[in-house]
Amino acid sequence: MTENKQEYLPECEAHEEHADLIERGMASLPETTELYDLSDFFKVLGDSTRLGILFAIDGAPMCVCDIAGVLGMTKSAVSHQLKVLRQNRLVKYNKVGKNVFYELSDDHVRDIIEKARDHIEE
Amino acid sequence: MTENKQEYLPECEAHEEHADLIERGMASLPETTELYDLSDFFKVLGDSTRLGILFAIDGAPMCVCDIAGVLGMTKSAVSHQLKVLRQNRLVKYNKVGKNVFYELSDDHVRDIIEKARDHIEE
DNA sequence: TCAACGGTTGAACAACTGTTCAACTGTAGG
DNA sequence: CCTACAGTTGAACAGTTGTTCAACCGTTGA
Repeated sequence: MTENKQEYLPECEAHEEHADLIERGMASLPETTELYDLSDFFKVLGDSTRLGILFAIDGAPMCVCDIAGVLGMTKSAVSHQLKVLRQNRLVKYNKVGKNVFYELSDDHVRDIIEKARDHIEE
Repeated sequence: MTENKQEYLPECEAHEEHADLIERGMASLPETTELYDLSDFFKVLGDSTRLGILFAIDGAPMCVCDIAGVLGMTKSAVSHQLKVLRQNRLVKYNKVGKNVFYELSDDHVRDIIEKARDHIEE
């Protein structure tokens, strides 16, 4: 009925005093590329399979086959997710004969996950 | 050519010494529900729009219209994402007249984002 | 040399996710 | 009361994502 197509409004009408609020908001916004990098990082952690892999190899390196065993998944599915973790440098690997052993690439990630875990448990 | 359908292998064949590795891996795995809660939490942060909202309202509460102005998006799109943030208790809000002011629900989240930000910047 | 196994990969498909559009609610002001 | 605006919502649509399947490569050991 009403013509109601929304636009990218610069600010609320009749709220000029919000102008400085908007300015502050834009100032605290990181660069666009950093925002994307950051969300991509969280996106990688936002999958239970990938998180499971990270927990599984935490402490001791594991080969793909064993990770699949721990998670109850196919090697293929695990390998696909390991690729994502590799590309985002959350894991590093070590080839030994026919096996490829994966491990966490640094403690940084462990910290973040642990902190989020605390947060979840309220 | 070869019949090659993959199965959920319990462990690598001819690698019985991996059995304790698998046991360790399964032991360090959190409960299934916790794993899902954790990945859901990261999933919420794994979107640049939602992250942008969190950065925008960091410091000072903002109304939906102003957040939309900061991010250059429609009120509708912002409102949809605010709903996700609300449902996951990352933001709280405060109604004042026609406006709804959103702010971070606690400092916890800010810490996690900041830590991830450090990690990204190597 | 060649069969068997660990691991990777690309295509295909289903499930999910984010934005848009259109409509609606509620509050404020004339 | 009625209009205008802030905000919310559901349906629809396009783009993305995760698993499966089938094939492939590389190493090992018989």
